[in-house]
Amino acid sequence: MGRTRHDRFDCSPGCAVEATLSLIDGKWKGVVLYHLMSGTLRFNEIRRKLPNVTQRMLTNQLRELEADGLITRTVFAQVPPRVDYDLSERGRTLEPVILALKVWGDANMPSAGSAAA
Amino acid sequence: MGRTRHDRFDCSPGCAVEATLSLIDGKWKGVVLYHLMSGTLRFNEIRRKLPNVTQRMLTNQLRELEADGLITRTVFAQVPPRVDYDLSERGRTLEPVILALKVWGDANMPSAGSAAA
DNA sequence: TCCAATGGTACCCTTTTCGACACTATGAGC
DNA sequence: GCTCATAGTGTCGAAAAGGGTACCATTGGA
Repeated sequence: MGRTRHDRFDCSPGCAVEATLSLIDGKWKGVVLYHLMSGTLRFNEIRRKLPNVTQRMLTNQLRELEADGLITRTVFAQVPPRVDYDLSERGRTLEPVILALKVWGDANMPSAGSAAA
Repeated sequence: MGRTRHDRFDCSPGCAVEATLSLIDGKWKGVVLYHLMSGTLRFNEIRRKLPNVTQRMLTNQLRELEADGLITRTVFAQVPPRVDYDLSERGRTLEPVILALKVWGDANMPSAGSAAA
């Protein structure tokens, strides 16, 4: 059944590439990680940066990123509810990866031009 | 319907990350690109480097990579059939990305340790 | 004629991914 | 009581992704 997230990748050279990809390849994950690189964001702040994401999808992807140890989710005891998301220490080590992806996309993909974050 | 490959990514900053990911996130693509970084490989050579890939899946992913302009497929007029695969010029620009993914996987994913290619 | 090597293709199935839509919970303020 | 803001959750369906299995085509050599 496909490339299950967290498959063991003890097969052959190069599998580390697939292992890393399995953590970041869900829709919206890459761009979420990119935005979190610049600091803490609340749920709705992330959501407003992604024009077409549904609440449901965003919640799910954030939960997976958290489960994989790439981001941290801080719940505040307040009303209205407040939840902050940050890159974890581990997530921060992904910055070269995310930046490499962005640099390549900016240079090579039509319509992927980026404006100021 | 999911993140269709080649979606226009003219929405917001950071979309370039997703755009790039959409090209390389099919199962086996990352590791195929990694192996092609070291030079031309024939279909069966690639296949033997990936212990659990089916012929069908490998063919499909190679065809997609070719369609996206990341690899070149050279057919030789001979029997038995011979088809060589290489990174395209465009594909070569992805090397920093693939290497970043591999470096991160090697350092951070259990069981993703790599041996000599 | 049969077998081998190579690189496929056809048909079908299962699972996963993603999104639409509706609904929920909390306290604060009016 | 009602509305608001925030961050969700539940249910379902469509499409995509991935894979299994069988079969195919070609020439060369035994």
